[in-house]
Amino acid sequence: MAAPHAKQSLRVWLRMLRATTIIEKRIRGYLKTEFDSTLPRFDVLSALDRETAPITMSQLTDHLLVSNGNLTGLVNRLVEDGLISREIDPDDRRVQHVVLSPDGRNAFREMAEKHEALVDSLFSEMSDEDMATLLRLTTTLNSALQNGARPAEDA
Amino acid sequence: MAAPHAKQSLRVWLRMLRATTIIEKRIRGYLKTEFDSTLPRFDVLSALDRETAPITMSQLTDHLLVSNGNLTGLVNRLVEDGLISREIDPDDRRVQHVVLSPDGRNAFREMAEKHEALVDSLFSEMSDEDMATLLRLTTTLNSALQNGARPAEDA
DNA sequence: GCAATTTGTTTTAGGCTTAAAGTAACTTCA
DNA sequence: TGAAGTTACTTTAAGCCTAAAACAAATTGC
Repeated sequence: MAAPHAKQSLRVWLRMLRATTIIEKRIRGYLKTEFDSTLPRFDVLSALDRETAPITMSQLTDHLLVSNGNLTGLVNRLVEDGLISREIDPDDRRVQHVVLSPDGRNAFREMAEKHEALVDSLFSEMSDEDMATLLRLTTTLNSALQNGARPAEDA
Repeated sequence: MAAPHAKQSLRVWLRMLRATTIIEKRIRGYLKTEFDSTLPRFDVLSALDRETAPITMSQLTDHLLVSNGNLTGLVNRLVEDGLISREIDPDDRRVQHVVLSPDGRNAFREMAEKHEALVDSLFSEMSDEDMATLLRLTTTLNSALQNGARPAEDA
């Protein structure tokens, strides 16, 4: 008899979780030893690198899937280190515009290059075909998760 | 031209990371609202539920992939709540044996049932075939990650 | 026996994380 | 205008997380 769907889901989830946990730990360790930085900081810089113009704190929290309070602390530390700069919107003084500094952009580019190489090495034993399949399945899964009922969704 | 392997790895990794992040958030939210508990606590209970005999703190950290210092705090809180109990090994007084209490086992069983149903619902849009493929690929990935050079590995 | 080392666990310092409460600024609308 | 409501962000309290230092108990080598 085939496994019931629920048991199969649980097995898949635990395997996925373990793989991502291990990969995350490797990346965190690498960022720590090579750049004395952290993954959340890298994520913020990465989100800002993708933008051409300054974006607001709220836009950043939406993108990063973290709470706004959390982002405040992260941005504070990155501003202290001179990697990003913050500016109050003259038209709406509640709003902060955040942008990568030149130093921040350089730091990110350097980290991103090593990050990409590390990630690639972690997936090196997977065949091209397996990677294509994995991309397709994770894309499907993400769509399903995005379309499904979200925590705070109006009717 | 096909994507270079490194770019493909990055894409797959980001999709995997986003999916697991979303799923984890749903699970955390669920544990919080339904059981006023957390995912790390659930993980500890889950690891202990699988054991027939008490296990040591060190064995638990190995299983859970968390630091020993982190586990100390988690176990303290679970002991306070009466979900697990701790006992010093009479033969080696450095060693703590940890075991699920009857209350802890009941609490876990109840949480695990809902947890399984939630996880299954999150994967509900994936076909059986896709799930089988995903299981195979994540299993392969985990083996590769386990066999590859780990952070603290002797030559 | 006993000093040196190793091992199992806890403590500490600092960063990440959230939800909830708080603050300030803007908008609505009478 | 100005009270009520909304929005953008920060602060707070509490838990999670790690690496490194500290501690205590066991083992090893003389």
